Amino acid sequence: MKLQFNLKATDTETKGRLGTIIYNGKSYNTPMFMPVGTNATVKTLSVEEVKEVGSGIILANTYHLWLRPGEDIISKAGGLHKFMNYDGPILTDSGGFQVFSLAKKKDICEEGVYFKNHLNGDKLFLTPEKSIAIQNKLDSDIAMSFDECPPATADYEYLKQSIKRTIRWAKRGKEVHQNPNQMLFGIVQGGPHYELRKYSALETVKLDFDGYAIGGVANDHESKEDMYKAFEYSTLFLPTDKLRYAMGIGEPIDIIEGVIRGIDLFDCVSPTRLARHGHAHTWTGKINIKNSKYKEDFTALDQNCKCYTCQNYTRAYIRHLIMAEETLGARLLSIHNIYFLHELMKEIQKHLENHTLIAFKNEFKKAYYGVEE
RNA sequence: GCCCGUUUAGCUCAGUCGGUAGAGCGCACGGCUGUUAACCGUUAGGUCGUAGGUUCGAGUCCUACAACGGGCG
Repeated sequence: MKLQFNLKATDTETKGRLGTIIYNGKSYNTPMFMPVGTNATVKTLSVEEVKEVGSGIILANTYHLWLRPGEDIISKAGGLHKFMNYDGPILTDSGGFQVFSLAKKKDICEEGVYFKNHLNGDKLFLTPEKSIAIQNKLDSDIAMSFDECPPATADYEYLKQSIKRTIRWAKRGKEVHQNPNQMLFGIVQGGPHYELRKYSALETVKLDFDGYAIGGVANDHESKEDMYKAFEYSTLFLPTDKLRYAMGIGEPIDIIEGVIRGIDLFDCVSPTRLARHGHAHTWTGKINIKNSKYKEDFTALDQNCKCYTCQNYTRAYIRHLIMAEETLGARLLSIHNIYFLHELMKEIQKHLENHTLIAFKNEFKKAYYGVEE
């Protein structure tokens, strides 16, 4: 195993955890935010920029890379790290989320899932074994089990059957997993229901994975309350010495609430997608740089930000770039937004150490969302 | 000078048999949580070139004029 996790401390005020990930002689702190690079690229950024903004683990996607360019080509290149020139840790998602998100017409059976190739409409069949085999070839550092990601609208009975199948799929995936350098994580599902999360967590833990993810938490328009319940009811039954990862979480408040409930890893497309759509995180809230009020605003995105973008460019210039659909605008905002989330994680780590995370959460909510607790 | 064409939202244009107007883009604003997403959504915006005429009713038919484009002298 190339990647090692060490739990350093547990907060006395919350269930928050401080840890380190050791990889290739480098040390990264947790809780950590992981930017998403679906097609083996964190959209618009070079890997030099990814490292520059302070990223550790980055994500890539099994489904997308399976379709294009194909796992064999990446394997021939010497694996995903060499292919994309990234020597930091890489996590690959299993394709389970794509079955949920991009297949309008899907057919889930015990063996796997039939669905349509989003590029050309071809019929595809993905199974837990296939997903793991692809991830083995990609040679990522953390592979994810192939799960079913049920919609937030799924009822209790459906979820109950679904989590049982996901557990059977997890077992099948683990049985064929062969890459000794690669961790394999199981995924806990069960919606907002205590009994289902408990069952899913305990049964998944029995299979003894290298880490555990909490899935089904950023789908559709579930309530925040349900999301936080899902965090809580899952981590309650997970071993303390393994990484816990909340899949798809990237809204700042959700990250903080996740850390409070004992989660170590978060990933999200939001910093890069928001960037391409013209939005920037700031410590006083999210701004839409396309708003006409920034036309002549020659200040930085955030006065206190030390990122490359804020050190060198103004809101007015970035607005111009976004309005003119120049790619540099998306890149500068992506750099800033990812940097911002990494800074947020540093703040969270600092406050975990001082046992002041709840106070920080309240301050942050007031400053960022304008909400008084 | 003569002939033809065009004139409708900021721009480019639709507009049926005559029943008081639409689109795309742009502008403005909003949304985005394991990327089918440099995407999606929502407002605002019009004395239909001008003046007459026919008609119950004209963006639409008729006349004159104007501007613009083209052709022939």
